Amino acid sequence: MVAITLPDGNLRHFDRPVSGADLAAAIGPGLAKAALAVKVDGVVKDLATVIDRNAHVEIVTRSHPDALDLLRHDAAHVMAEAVQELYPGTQITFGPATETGFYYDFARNEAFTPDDLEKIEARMREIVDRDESIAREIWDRDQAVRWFREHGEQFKAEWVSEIPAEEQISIYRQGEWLDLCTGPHLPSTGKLGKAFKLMKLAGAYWRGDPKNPQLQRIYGTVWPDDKQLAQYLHQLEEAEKRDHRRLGREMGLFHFQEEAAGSVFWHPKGHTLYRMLEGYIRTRLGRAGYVEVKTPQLIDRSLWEASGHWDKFRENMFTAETEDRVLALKPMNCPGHVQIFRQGITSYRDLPLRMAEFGSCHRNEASGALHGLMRVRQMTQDDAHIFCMESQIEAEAVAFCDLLQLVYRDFGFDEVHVRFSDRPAVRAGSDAVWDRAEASLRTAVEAAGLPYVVNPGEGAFYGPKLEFVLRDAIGREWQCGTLQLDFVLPERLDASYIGEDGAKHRPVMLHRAIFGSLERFAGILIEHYAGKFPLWLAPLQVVVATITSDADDYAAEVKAALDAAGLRAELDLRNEKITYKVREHSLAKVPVLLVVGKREAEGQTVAVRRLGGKEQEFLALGEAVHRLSVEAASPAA
RNA sequence: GCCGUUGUAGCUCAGGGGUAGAGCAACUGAUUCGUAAUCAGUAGGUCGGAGGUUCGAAUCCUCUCAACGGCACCA
Repeated sequence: MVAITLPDGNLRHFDRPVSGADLAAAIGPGLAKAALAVKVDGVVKDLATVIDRNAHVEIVTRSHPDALDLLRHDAAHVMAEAVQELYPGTQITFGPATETGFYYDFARNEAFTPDDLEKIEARMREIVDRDESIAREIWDRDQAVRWFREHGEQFKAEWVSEIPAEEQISIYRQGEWLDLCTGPHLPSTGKLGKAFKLMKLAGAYWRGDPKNPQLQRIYGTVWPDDKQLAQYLHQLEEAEKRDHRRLGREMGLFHFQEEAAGSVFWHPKGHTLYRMLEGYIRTRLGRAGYVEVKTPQLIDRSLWEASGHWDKFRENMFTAETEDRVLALKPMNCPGHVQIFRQGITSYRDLPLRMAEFGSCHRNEASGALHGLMRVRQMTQDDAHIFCMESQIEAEAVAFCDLLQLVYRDFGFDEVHVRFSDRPAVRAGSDAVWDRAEASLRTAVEAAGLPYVVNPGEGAFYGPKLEFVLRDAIGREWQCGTLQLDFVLPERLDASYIGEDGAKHRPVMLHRAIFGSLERFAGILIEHYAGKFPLWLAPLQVVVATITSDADDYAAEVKAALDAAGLRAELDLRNEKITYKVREHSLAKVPVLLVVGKREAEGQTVAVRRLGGKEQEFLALGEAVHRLSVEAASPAA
């Protein structure tokens, strides 16, 4: 007897083990047709899976939340089958579902072209029409290795032979094609449907290691129906419209050019945004007890040798030579800050010492890594190092997490992903010190109320770190803030303080940043706001636009009043229709338009039009200026 | 750095061996018109850069630079 509990609470009894398909058929013919898989006690399995004990079972159909992963994974298999039919000799390697679709990595000597994608897609549709049945088989390990070798699948053969001995070798066969896979899968290729699209070609290393052969990856997306596919493609278009590189150009914020790859030319408007951000965070840091310093751009190689950067970070550093010395452009501010700390004698009473710098750092990033403002070679960090005693770590870390959340909230980032990166295999410092460091950091992140995921072994060689990750408009994640504990640099650069006991002690350093880099954060904000900045950040806040030249004199008065209130305003006296002016300034994403004509001039009023708004508000000039200047205040003010 | 793709006017793009084209933007003139495009005209490019093939190269070949999409790396 098998008792199966359905999601609606109904209980079904069977006198012998029953497959998912049988169960669906027993419930109803419609469901039997729609069934893609079964979820047994919370685990999704093939429809053919035999349930031989009492269980809670759901039938997974296209509309089920778990259907998407099945479709994605199956689409990868169908694509691989199509590719091998069309391009014999191509080896299959690995092809998982992703957050928005799927990919499959192939090994083939000739490069796939964008035209090939169309052919592959067409063949995939044929395979769906063939409705090949998909079945799971358990193979003997040696048999599997032999089979893949004989069929020229070197990568698969390697993979199989490395599967742990206690695991079964599970093979999925669809039609005449087969692949090593843990599943689960759809019952047949016809169930995949045709709401898929191959998106792009890319290179990828076998097992993610640059030392391994490079494979060709084909990305695709798949959805339960055409409508959702169209919706997804539309979303991508919308995301593209708010790409910071595009908005940066359209709004005249910044540009890049070949001669300075990876470095930003900030235009007046973009630099206004930059200055607002810098001013904001400076205020926040000052209030949190930080002092601000400035340290040299070029420092002799001997200091970088002492700090360990010459050894660990050399390939990312730009160097310069003069006379017989080698200097390096600083990639980080920390060694400079230790030099300031070392001036004179520091008492435990001076700790914690929070030393901030808007340091312009240069890092020679790989050319392929450069990406608009998000990844540059010259960046300015909102950097600071907190020198403290070990006993102060936790309080400082908690205070930092609070400050960081306060800042992120000011920009509307309510969801922050936190990664906790713990001790790496290669590290400095004793295990006891690491135990303490990790424990204090964990306590801090928990005390700050931040959910986090552990990122095992990804900490810096000198200490564990927290990474604070924001997500951009196109779904890419960017690390912004960071908090790192460092027991090594104070030692290497011989920083010390005099303790209560009158003896010398090593301080601990906390490396921390909230924006990360001003460049990246600006880029994220441009995408986050889609260029429609809140008033305090908008490079140009108000345009005063006249209806006819009769209002020119009054418009100048309005502009003067805005200037006096410290608002960033421009005057538009051009001989153009007001509709033209409204359109132009709307496209330029100016937050506030003050329209003045004869009526306003006579009544000393303004017609306030908000970006994107349909309504106008008629206010007395003084009232309008007052309201706008209140609204334009920085959240840190 | 690796793989693939792309570089033509400020922007979006067409042209594909016989020495460059459109739309928008810009500029000039006219229009004084109350909330997302007034009309007319003018100007603008050594076709990313360097070599080569050719009587002739934006177009074909080689190298190189940059950008884009990934991979790897990272704020």
